[in-house]
Amino acid sequence: MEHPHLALVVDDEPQMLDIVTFALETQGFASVSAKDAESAWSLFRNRRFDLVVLDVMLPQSSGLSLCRRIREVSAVPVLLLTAKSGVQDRIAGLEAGADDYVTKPFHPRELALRAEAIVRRTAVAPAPVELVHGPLRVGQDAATVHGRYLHLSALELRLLRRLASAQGQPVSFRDLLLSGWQIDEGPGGREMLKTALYRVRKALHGEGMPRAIRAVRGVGYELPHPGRD
Amino acid sequence: MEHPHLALVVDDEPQMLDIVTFALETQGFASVSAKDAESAWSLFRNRRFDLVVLDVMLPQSSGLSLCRRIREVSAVPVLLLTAKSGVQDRIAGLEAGADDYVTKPFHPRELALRAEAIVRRTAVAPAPVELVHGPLRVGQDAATVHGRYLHLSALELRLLRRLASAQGQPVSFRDLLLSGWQIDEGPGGREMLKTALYRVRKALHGEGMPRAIRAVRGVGYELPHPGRD
DNA sequence: AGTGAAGGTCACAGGGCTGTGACCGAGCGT
DNA sequence: ACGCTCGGTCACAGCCCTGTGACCTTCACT
Repeated sequence: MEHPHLALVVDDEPQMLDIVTFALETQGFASVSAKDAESAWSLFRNRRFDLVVLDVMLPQSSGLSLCRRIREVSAVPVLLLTAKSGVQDRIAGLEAGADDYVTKPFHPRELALRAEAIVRRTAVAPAPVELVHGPLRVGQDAATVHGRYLHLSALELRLLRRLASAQGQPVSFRDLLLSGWQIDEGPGGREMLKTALYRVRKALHGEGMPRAIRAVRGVGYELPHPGRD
Repeated sequence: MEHPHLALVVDDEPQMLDIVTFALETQGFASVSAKDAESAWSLFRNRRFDLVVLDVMLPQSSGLSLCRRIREVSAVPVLLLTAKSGVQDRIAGLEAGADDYVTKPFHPRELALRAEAIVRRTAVAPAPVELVHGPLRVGQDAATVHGRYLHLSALELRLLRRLASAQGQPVSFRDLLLSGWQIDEGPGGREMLKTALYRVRKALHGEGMPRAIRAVRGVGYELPHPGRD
């Protein structure tokens, strides 16, 4: 017997939480609630969810910001709840990686059916993609230069992967911190980042790619395409 | 410009190595040679190959045994070289996870074209499968019980995955050592395995699955289906 | 019941990873 | 040229992972 899908529902209004969780449960979901982004994030990191239902308007930290954080580490479906007038929110939401949205007020049945449809489509996690950058290839579990494995820790690999995915464009400190540590910028963050990237550079240097990573002062770092100075 | 595919060619006959590597290079492959299983394994672990061409008859350690070791950690295409009379070898080779075979003597062009075809089909690594075992779900990067993440190291996760993939059947010490450490049985192996599985059991116990892993005396361990005693 | 082998438990030690703080060099603005 | 900020380098310390060895418990055989 299959276990029910588990949804994380994030909204600061208790009545809305009740409506959403009830609608989902009539469709066979189990659900856990959070009333702000921080507690939602904490729950998300400790349990495995099949769906996240997320109000855009959250206190202190935007629902979209939470959506981005989630997207950095997971392909879990995200369903946004937006206000009727929030056209820009809806566009921003899809750009932040949400899969769908429902506009308030909504019929609970519609939400439940949309949730069910999204989860049904999420049958298999997408195949991990290998990023190619000149002689550098960065997969999900390892990276190589000219076919030779780099000796990198998991943290270092995440950072290198983020740089490679930018296709030669600069990546901000903030994005790198998000990718490497799943945190927003704060004190000490850049110091950790400096050292971690130093270690990645050493590994690249050891396999014949010195000076691959370049600092962009005040912005972040980049992995320029080969042949560019 | 795309880099050439890199092949690992394993054969104990120098003349055969020359024939194979020359044939592959005419098809645009780069190649590295090994004359026995151990040196091949060492090369394989340190570089990333797009293809392995593997003679079945190797000194000291069978080519099939090497094929199995490779398959434990990689989906890289494997092309076997077999003797004309080796029907059972060929069947055993496919069962060991090889993708294709070429029978000696062979036309170098045929080998090259088969190699090219295999590599062309290997476009994307298969999506990682999540194994479900009652309330336990074991993915490639994490495992959960009732949706709650288990705190496991990479080694522990590999072992749990191996047990879960056996669908309630016992898994031998040898298979567990292969999955966890990529080694054959030797002195001290079972001691490490005992301790590592002890740590996995502790984690399962902490999330509500005590006694999940059961020893099968003299054979190995199993993860029986729930409801069986 | 006794014995020996196999499995379970546990703590210790070593190595690797990671965050931190200090120091030095480079770059930019004045 | 100078000063300040930002980036690079490095070593240290703490934590986690892992292999090992010792000891205890359990099980199977006689």
